[in-house]
Amino acid sequence: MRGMALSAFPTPDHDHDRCTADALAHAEALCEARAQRLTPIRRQVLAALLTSHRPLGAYEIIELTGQEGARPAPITIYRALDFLMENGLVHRIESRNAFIACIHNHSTADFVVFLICERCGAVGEVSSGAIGETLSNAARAAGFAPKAPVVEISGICAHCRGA
Amino acid sequence: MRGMALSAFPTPDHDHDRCTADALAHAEALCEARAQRLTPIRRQVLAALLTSHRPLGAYEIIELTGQEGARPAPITIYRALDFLMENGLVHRIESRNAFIACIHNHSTADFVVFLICERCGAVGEVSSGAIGETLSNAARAAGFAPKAPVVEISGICAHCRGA
DNA sequence: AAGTAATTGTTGCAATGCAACAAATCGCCC
DNA sequence: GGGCGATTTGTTGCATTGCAACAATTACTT
Ligand SMILES: [Zn+2]
Ligand SMILES: [Zn+2]
Ligand SMILES: [Zn+2]
Ligand SMILES: [Zn+2]
Repeated sequence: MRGMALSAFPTPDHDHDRCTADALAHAEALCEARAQRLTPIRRQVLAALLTSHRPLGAYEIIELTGQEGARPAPITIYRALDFLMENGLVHRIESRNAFIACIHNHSTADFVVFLICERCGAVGEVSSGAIGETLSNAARAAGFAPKAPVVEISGICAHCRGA
Repeated sequence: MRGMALSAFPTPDHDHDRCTADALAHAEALCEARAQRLTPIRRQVLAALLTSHRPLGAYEIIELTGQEGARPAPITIYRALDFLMENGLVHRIESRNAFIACIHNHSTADFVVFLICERCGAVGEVSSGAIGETLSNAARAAGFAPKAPVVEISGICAHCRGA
């Protein structure tokens, strides 16, 4: 499968409940397998991010998680996000200073392109080993030993363009 | 020349005085040609960014520009940065929330890959139409109408690896 | 000189992000 | 079960980012 582009821009009519449930189940299984603790807070933060396919800022997450009275401090959210990112369950969208739940079961090292719709705010992931390799080669050609390329493309998604 | 990778990771031994002078001269000429005003503040901000090839945060720029007594307010810096970015004289490094002067005379629409050295902090630009096209194609394959791709690669530069 | 547009100054604030330390909780071994 | 180190969470506080809104100034045009 390596090198094949795998597109996943969430369509408005997809089964999002299932989408959410799958992602949570995957997180559960992955943490179990790695002997990592998916604590209530971490799960709440992941669940908050899973409510949409838009990247959320720290304060938005605080509002979503702190529904019943006591709202968590920012640092609490950041710590949970750190954990989730280390385990590849959440991505950071650098150009937005925001975070999004990963709904793909790709490895942490996998190269990912984020497609960010300027209209509806939805973010899709396109994973392509070929692009990653091209970028790595370009970096190496400049005498550069690359780590993780960050690729974020702004634009208009198919659904928004159709409407 | 389109499609050919043009590498420009600044080497430690390059003639940086000339590098700076050229960039300022280019900025001058470009603003002249476009009937844009390269005011003292804007020039100071550009000059501050040109003192190194590392991306600088807003506060660092404030410190560098406000040497003689009165230091400009953050908003002043951001406004100057907006102007400089609109004219392609400065780039924003999204993954760092920082800004860097562009030392290439590429067009605003040109696709650019930033190489960010984790050791010395220097940032180089690699411009490649081929990569840009590949990315655009991948985006379009996902039904996405792409605007400006942001590509930032962390790693270790040749000089730091040698040392 | 008057009027308009562009630029800069001033004040204020929301949001990002995390350091440092205290308290609570968990996992494990005896 | 009780003790203990490791992990996680709570609390406080602050540096930084980023910009809105309005006033004052400067520059360009007629
Ligand atoms: Zn979904
Ligand atoms: Zn959209
Ligand atoms: Zn230089
Ligand atoms: Zn370096």
